[in-house]
Amino acid sequence: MNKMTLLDVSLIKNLDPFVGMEDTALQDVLDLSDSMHYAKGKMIFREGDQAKCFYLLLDGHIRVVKTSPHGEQIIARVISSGELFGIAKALHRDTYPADAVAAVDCLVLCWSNRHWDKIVNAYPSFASNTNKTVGKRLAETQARVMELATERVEQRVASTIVKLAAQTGKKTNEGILIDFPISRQDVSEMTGTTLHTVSRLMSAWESKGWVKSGRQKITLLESHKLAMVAAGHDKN
Amino acid sequence: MNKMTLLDVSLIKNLDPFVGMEDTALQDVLDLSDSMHYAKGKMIFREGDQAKCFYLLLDGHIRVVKTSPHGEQIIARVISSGELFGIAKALHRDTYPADAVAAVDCLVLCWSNRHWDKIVNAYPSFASNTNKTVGKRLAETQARVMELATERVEQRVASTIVKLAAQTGKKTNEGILIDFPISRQDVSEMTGTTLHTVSRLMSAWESKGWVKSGRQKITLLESHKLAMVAAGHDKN
DNA sequence: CGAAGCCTTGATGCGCCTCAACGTACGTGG
DNA sequence: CCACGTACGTTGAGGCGCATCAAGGCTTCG
Repeated sequence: MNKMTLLDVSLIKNLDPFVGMEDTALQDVLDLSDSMHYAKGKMIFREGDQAKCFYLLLDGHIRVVKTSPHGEQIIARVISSGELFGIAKALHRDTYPADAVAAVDCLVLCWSNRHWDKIVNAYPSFASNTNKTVGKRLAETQARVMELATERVEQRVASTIVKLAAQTGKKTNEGILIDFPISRQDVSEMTGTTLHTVSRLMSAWESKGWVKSGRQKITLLESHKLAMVAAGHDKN
Repeated sequence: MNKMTLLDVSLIKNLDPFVGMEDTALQDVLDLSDSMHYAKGKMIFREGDQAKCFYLLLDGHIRVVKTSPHGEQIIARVISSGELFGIAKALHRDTYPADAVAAVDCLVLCWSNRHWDKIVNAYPSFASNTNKTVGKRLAETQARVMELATERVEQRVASTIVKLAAQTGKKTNEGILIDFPISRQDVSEMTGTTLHTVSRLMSAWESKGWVKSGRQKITLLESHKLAMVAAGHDKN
């Protein structure tokens, strides 16, 4: 995690958290930040740590992971570039609620929580954008409760893959590639199942030509078919 | 839902959402509110409705219910007296994310969303308390995802009942009574199982003398035993 | 080149859903 | 106030979805 310098407003100008802010305001905020690099696999913060900073992901992908009392891990969400994370301050927490791990090499900005109130008060649209983000995450989490409570594994896995493709997908000549290393185990930790079941499902879909997958790699060839499975229209 | 009048600051003075506010401020806020009564079973708002108001529950209990595309219902949370609900505005939503149903006769205050910005800007501690509430709900929802993904039905049901007892429990000479009508079906919709399984579990616990339950009524006699089950220490 | 991490596939079993039937408390209206 | 309808609760039988256990192949990296 090396500190970097030379930040330009254009880096963050068009990101969700900063819509509605003037360039001068953005420069002010940027001047308060540090720029850091985290290598693939590095932990950025740990569940229960004192929350000293909040972060913006400039480039890369981050897994937000919670561990149960019995040691099972689940992936709470995946952060993509342009998103805030570690914003414990926005929720009046003084510790982080989960681990954050760099899924690939990541470039992040971070701000000391000292500056939070200053920024929020000076730039109401930032506060407002943050609330919106939190609201979205609450809705997503609630939707996941719904899925876990009412849908079968097959649907949840399909739905998760389709959502990941929408969030992080990169067009290739074959189809939509999920653009960071993701194992069967990762998918199982996102869906509340086992890596074995995920593997079987992926194999089945691969043999139907709906996906193409390999070691920590998933490409969607027929995402509408998967979307149908996700919706519960099993038979096909 | 009859409109009422004659509101006193003492009604809300000690409630979480209003800590840190002066009496004069409370009176100002109170003057903007309407007081309403909802009979047991009435729907206060429906998922997808335009969010015109936000609410404070003064007395009663409210079930927050989501319905899946296939018609299954789940109970997202139970609101107890003193809590805000329907605060779509805080999350920058313009519709409510779920149904709100009066579990018993309820007394609520409501404010037009017109007043939201005014109140939030005039009384920063209200804004701050609201963020804290949202943060707690996000954490709770996340914890539920965790439970659904990693625990077995028995644990989830035990855990839900213990939490309900902590949230709404009333001491009786027998034990802790969950203080609103709650059916087997309700519990199943909170835990992602069926009413049959809940019924079997309750019967088993009743025969061990851990709970005493009847029609829409649950009393905990040995909550520590249930807490053990919730924690996964099955054998006993 | 060995070791570790990821993936696959089979066999087996059980937790819990599903289907079914009946018992019991509530409240509503004749 | 009783009779009936409706909602809630209980309990059994059966089966399926998926976890678990087990074994082996393949890729990546030091």
